[in-house]
Amino acid sequence: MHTRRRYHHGDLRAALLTRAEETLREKGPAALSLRELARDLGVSHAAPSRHFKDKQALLDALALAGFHRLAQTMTAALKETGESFAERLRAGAHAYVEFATANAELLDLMYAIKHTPEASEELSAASRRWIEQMESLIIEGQHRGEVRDGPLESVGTGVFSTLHGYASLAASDSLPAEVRAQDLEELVAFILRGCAPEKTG
Amino acid sequence: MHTRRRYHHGDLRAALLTRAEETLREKGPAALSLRELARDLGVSHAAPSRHFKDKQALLDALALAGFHRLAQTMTAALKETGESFAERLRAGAHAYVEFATANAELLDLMYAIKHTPEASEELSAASRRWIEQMESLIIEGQHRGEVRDGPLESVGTGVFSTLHGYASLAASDSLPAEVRAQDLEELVAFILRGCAPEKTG
DNA sequence: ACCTGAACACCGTTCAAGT
DNA sequence: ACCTGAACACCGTTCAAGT
Repeated sequence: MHTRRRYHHGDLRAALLTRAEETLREKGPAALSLRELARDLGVSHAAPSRHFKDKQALLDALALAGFHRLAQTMTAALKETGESFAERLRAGAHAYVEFATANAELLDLMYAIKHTPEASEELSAASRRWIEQMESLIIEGQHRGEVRDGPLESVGTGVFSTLHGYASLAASDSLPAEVRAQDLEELVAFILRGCAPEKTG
Repeated sequence: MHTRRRYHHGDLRAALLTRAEETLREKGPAALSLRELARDLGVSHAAPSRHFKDKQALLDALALAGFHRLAQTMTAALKETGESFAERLRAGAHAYVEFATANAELLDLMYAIKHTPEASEELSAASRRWIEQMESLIIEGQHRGEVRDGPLESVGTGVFSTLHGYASLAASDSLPAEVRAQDLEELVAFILRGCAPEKTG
């Protein structure tokens, strides 16, 4: 008998998630079927139910993994940049838009409405994580005097609404061509003005 | 023989769309099935295929109708407000967020990635319509000296990214409670600063 | 523990045939 | 023109049974 390796498959749960994300990206969400996944992995059609009680449970897990990857990407991007608010905002914006366009179908899933109540809670907690990354950016910016003072919501809402709006419009290919053509500089400038400290003169 | 009324149903196409939107709103997109729709309307399960070649074709039509309604709502809202850019922006923002939260599942569908190529073209044209409504707001604002000059994209991108981001985060229930609690005034203020004319001093 | 195989109720899509 | 009824190939989910 072999030392490791479970019954038929090494780690079916992980394999299901990986394969699901591939077909999501390649053939879209409508083409995602548990039975086909099972076929692709060489297990019986009933095997997935050991690991995900539901098709929805698999979708929820996929979305959750997406949020975790997004948070990692953001952390990595922010680590490699300067200290000014403008630089850090630019890095964050770039990372988020990059992620959104490279994982358009997944982003759709991450912000879908149809999640299980329990998963919903986990998911909104996960979505809060990148919002919090943005929030700490803003707090830093306030300490540096580069962002107007006041309660976090007063400027934070604008910042992540703008980022998320641009990212999701870009992901769903809904931006006018002229806009898509330019880089993110205009958007960053817009946000910076929205964040600008009240003039102290 | 009765004067009007087609074979079994008055206007199956319209009835299918209406009923589809109801079940979309009440039971979510996963619960939407052509066969159940047909059952609900008392026709055979094959009848819908006369009017929509595909399930996707029905979804596309639903999304398109959504864009038309959104455009109407926006026009109506803008007609009933003042002339200053701030007022008009506020009215537009309110109308869009209202629509988004009242039609969350439909909004999801409108910005979904999975549309038929042909429908995709119609849909992105439809989505351009409300973007253009926002653009004309901005041009007006520029004429009034209330919005910074320059090419449309330089400030337009920021404006509708922010609106769409807030609306879709609100629709997917992804906004922190403190944010959701306040009204739109903070967001409008953020956008207004982003639009502010360069100071001429 | 992990998976199989059969069973059930449901799909979407197509196509001859009816009125 | 518009719809029906049967047929086909596919689903998701459940559950006894196997190793």
